[in-house]
Order: sequence, then structure tokens, then C-alpha cells
Amino acid sequence: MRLIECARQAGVTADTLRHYLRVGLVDADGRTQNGYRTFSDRSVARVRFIRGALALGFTLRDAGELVEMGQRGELPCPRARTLLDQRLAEQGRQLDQVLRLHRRMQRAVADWKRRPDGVPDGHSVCGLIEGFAEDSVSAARRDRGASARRRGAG
Amino acid sequence: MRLIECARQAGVTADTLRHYLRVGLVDADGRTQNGYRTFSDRSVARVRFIRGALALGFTLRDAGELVEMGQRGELPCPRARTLLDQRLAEQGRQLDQVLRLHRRMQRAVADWKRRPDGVPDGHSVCGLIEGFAEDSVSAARRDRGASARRRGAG
DNA sequence: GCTTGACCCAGGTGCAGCACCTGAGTCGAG
DNA sequence: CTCGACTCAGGTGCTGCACCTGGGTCAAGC
Repeated sequence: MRLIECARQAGVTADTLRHYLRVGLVDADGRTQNGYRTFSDRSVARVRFIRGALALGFTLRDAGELVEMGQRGELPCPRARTLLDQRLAEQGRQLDQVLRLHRRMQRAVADWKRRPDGVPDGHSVCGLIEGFAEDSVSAARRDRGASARRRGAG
Repeated sequence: MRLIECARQAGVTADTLRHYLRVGLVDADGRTQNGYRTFSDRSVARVRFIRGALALGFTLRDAGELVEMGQRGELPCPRARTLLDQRLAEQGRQLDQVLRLHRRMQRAVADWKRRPDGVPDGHSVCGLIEGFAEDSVSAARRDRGASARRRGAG
């Protein structure tokens, strides 16, 4: 089958499948004379696996690693357990940050209802943002500092 | 002052400031003979404003728009209110998806504790992921469908 | 045989928001 | 005049695709 049929059977767009080809997560079986790629059911199954992995919070790189282990005859499941634990922990931290940002935004919306628009005095761009910034920037700095430390440790 | 000093006073890295220069959010005052960029206190203030905006959930593009309005002598605050409402709504949807993913991942972790590693039978890559996929892929498809509809409407 | 139109192809670029890298310049100390 | 610590400018890489360009395919109709 050709690219679009493989994509359809796997439930992804042609662009998505092409992306997986580019980064080496999926290989075509071969090429027709005019250069079109051909695919088999195995490719469909692999794309489905990748989508399942993404839906569980794995990265594309993780999915590639697991696929390669399978190809080498190793058992990917233990590695999958380890990775899932890692990704869940990362997700938790990310979730934390999104929640923090969300609360900041809610506070800003509420706060701004009680404030007039700033005057354009040449020093400030937007008094609302700058007025709110003293708290929120330092809060954001704390957040970023924490994530930077995590990256450094990882 | 030179690039790194401006960055330090604004509380960002040199790379971040260079990024803002590249995308046109900040301009240097000029160049020394050897091509080094020079900055003034106004640049520092602008970078601080951008960081404040980011910390409130605005995008870099939003920040650029507000800055330009200020330069044209318009009052950016009303626009900032509108944008913040938009960004907060988007954030809420994103938060929703992250929460969904988080719960999926937690369910998978719990589920996998009761399951043995799959056998490498040549058909499947990782039985754990593929066994969990039937639910989660369709759930993820619903999620993506919803976000795609939102993109289409926006 | 030739065009029209609907689809499909491959490979390139763009997105957000930077971080990292390369190769070169600067500048005081020895 | 060399050494080393620091800085500079501009290029590339990251994630996971979506969109674009310029062409090929193929059946239907004249």
C-alpha cells in the first residue's frame, strides 16, 4: 500500500506518517519506480503502537527506543515500566507549573477588574502587566529555577 | 551597556535576550566598531516587561504586539485585557488535556502492576502498551478531535 | 491525443521559546 | 606576547507535527 493508505489504517495524517519516516521511527518497505514509498501491515501496526505510546505520555523517542528493543529481540516491557514512571513524574511537575500559571492568570483577571488602564507615560508599556509583574515575575522565577535545577540533575 | 549587562539587569540569560533581538521584540541602540550591540535602560525595561507578560500567560507575540501599540502611542491595556481572557481560556483547555493525560498515565501505572510483561511474539512491540491502547487511544483521539475543532473554530 | 480535475507524492520550511555550539574578538595579568 | 576567562554574533537543535511547493498519477470527457 502507499503512504496515505497506511496513514489511514493507522489513524494518523499523511504528514504525521511522513514525520515518523523522517525521524526513522517507521521504515517503508520499498519504493515504486517513480519514487513513491510502499508499506505493509507491519508499518500500520508500528504506527498504531507509536500512537498508543504517545497517548500514555511517552515521547516519540521513547517509542523509538521500545520499537528498537523489540527488533533486537529484547523485551521492551520492563523498560516501558521504568520510562512510564519517569514520564509520570515529569508530567506531575509540568502539571504543577501549568496549575501555578493558571492561578496567576486567574488572579490577574480578578485584579485587573478593579484597576484602571495605565496612562502611557513613556516609561511603562502597560501598567496592568507591569503592576502585576512584581509578584508574578518573582513567582515565575522560582518556578523556572526549580525546573532548571531538575534539568541539571536529570 | 553591552548585551550581557542588559540581560543581567533584566534577569534573563544572554541567549534569551539574543532570541528577543532575533525576533524583533527588542532592538539594540547601536553597534560598536567591532559589531557588538549596545543597549540602554529602555531595553532593560522592555525585557522586564516581556518577562512579566510571559509570566502572566501571554505569548512572545502578544508581548510584541503590546510593545508596538505603546510605541505607536496607543493604549495597550484594553488589548491586554482581551488577550488575557483569551489566553486564560486556552490555558484552561490545555490544563484539561494535561489532567486527562495525567490520569491516563496514573491508570496505566496502576494497571501495569497487575500485568506481566508481554511475550515478544513478533506481532506486538510491547504488550503492556498495546494492551492499554484500546481505551487510551480512543480517549486521546477524542481529545485531539476536540482541540482540532477548537483550532478550526478559532 | 489532450486537457481537466481530484487526489497524491517527496522533501522543505515554520511554529514557541529558547539552549547549545562554533569560531572569533576582548582584555587584563604575567 | 601569550594565556585564560569572558564575551560576542550568528547558526543549529529540540518536540511533534502542519503547511507549502512543485510535481506526478490516473480516470473521465472531448
